[in-house]
Amino acid sequence: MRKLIQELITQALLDMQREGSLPKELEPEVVVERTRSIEHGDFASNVALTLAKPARRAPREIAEEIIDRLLSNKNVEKVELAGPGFINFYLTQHSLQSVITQILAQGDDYGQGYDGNGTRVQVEFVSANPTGPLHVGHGRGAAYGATLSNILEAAGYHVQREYYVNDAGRQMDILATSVWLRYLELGGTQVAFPANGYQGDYIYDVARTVRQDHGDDLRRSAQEVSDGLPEDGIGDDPEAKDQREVHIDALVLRAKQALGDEQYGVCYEAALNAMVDDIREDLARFNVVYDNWFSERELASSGSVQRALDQLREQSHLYEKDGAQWLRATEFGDEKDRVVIREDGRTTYFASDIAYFLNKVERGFDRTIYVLGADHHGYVARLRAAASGLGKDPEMLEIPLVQFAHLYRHGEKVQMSTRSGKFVTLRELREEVGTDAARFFYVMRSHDQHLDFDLDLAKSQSQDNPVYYIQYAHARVASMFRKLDDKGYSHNSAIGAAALERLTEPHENTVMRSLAQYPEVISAAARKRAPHLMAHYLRDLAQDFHSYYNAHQVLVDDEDLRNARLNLSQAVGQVLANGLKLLGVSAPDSM
RNA sequence: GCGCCCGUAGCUCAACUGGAUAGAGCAUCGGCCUUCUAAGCCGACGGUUGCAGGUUCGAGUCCUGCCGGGCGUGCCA
Repeated sequence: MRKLIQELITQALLDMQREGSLPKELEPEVVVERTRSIEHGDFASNVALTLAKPARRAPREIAEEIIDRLLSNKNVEKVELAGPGFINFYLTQHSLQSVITQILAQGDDYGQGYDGNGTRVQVEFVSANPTGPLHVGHGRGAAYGATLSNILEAAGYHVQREYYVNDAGRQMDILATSVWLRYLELGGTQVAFPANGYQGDYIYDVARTVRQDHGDDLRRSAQEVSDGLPEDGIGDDPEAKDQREVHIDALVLRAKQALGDEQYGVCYEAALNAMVDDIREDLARFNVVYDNWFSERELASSGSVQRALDQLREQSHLYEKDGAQWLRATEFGDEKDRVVIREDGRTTYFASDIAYFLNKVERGFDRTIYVLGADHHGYVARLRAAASGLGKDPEMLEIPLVQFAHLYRHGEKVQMSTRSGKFVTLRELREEVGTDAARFFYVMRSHDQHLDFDLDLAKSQSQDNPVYYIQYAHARVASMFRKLDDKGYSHNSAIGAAALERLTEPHENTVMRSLAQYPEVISAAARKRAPHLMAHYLRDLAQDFHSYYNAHQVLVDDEDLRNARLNLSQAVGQVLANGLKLLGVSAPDSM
């Protein structure tokens, strides 16, 4: 509809240019928007206002000429000139009603668009280190990334959802070593557990599986484990902090020596597999499913990192200083140059990031979206710099930053800290408030806003809870259809379709207008990477329906009117279900 | 210090990337169940969009400077 109006205006403008009342060289961009209020019609355009200056004429005068030249269209009831020069379009009643037929015909596909035009986009999100359970911070990234992916897909993009598994590097070694130490403990070997090791109980679980599969094979004496190691650090001062790092690194090295590659690998693989399986299961229960789990190790072993660095070196974007290799990131807008190869010859994490980006490009994506936590915003400039250095358009790399979510319980902020291990896991949150509420609450706010997550509200089964409010609207529709039999009626969709002109109540018009907006919401939410628009829209649609439901009886005696209203209600149920699906929220038939 | 993000009703947030009279929910107050689910509906109250300038037909939105908050600023991952 919007495009149709755009087309009408464009035609009128071309006419004016032909007649010479508008300069020919102008190439006006015709913007048509939904109006904020029905007083201004259904759609409005501000072309006359934007043309006023270049054409050096009064906006209202231009608008009037446009209106005179508009071809009539069966969907447009009337066109009005308003305010400083807006052109307002009012749709016909028939045009409003036709959306119902369209929705019922398209069903689950209603709202799907072609904006994406098959653009290949990859959305990478969560990608938490597989060193422990996901916590509520990851939850927001998961909800945002998954919903965004769904919406992009609905808007016609070709989407791949990817989880980047950091299965290499120091943290993984510390994890593997932690598992081994717990394994020893379970076997009766007493060794002091390092302050910087992974403390969680889940480490014992992994250790137990290692014992099951390998018995005492990995057992070593306490002396062999800890003799000659530097002291662990105790306390808060910076010195103790350094001591802890030195201690844990030495311990990892000791574990590797004592166990040898194969047995160390047993701990490593057991830990990795357990963590990744756990994360995968956790996310699946959160209705978050990935198309691909990408391994950092494979990236390294395939020589991609070297290749990426070679490519940068060829372009003279690397240089040596203090024995390390640096990327000239400042040449591409970063605030400082970045190390890619350390003095000791090992590549940095950033080097892997560069290789990973290159790998994505080579896989043929037109766009790569990295969903990151706001605390990672330092990466943005540096990844862009790397992209530029590789000769790629930094624009193809998008990094929406998801702000923190704070949990509130009984009006009090829930304190969390990773250090003490006292963080709320995603699993706990899910079990407390349910997947539906959690998914909805996470994307209810714009991703660049801090989110206050009210646990009590999310749990409450009341009018205050927007999730239930929307689901209730869907259940009401289903309930009406169940009631048909009791009343001796049945739904005849054909009769309803033929009688749509009976839908003329203001409440009905409001609902139909909302329904017609759904495809536009998908389009806008995709374009702006803003899933919260969908959450807001669904709430508004539910509200319009609840309001209608209270004002008018659907199951009336009049057969034509009854079926027309049933068609309308069915359409509402369909759109609610479609929208909730994108959010990863269920659409129950009864509550 | 420097960099990025944010500041809108008492609270939590919208506002279609520059459009018309800045909108919702919560909270507060008042109404509606003998009728399709009251997990609902209807109404009232609530604003100098942090402050000061600037850009233009038009600014919550853009530019500058302040004020306040968050995060970052490792040869960590």
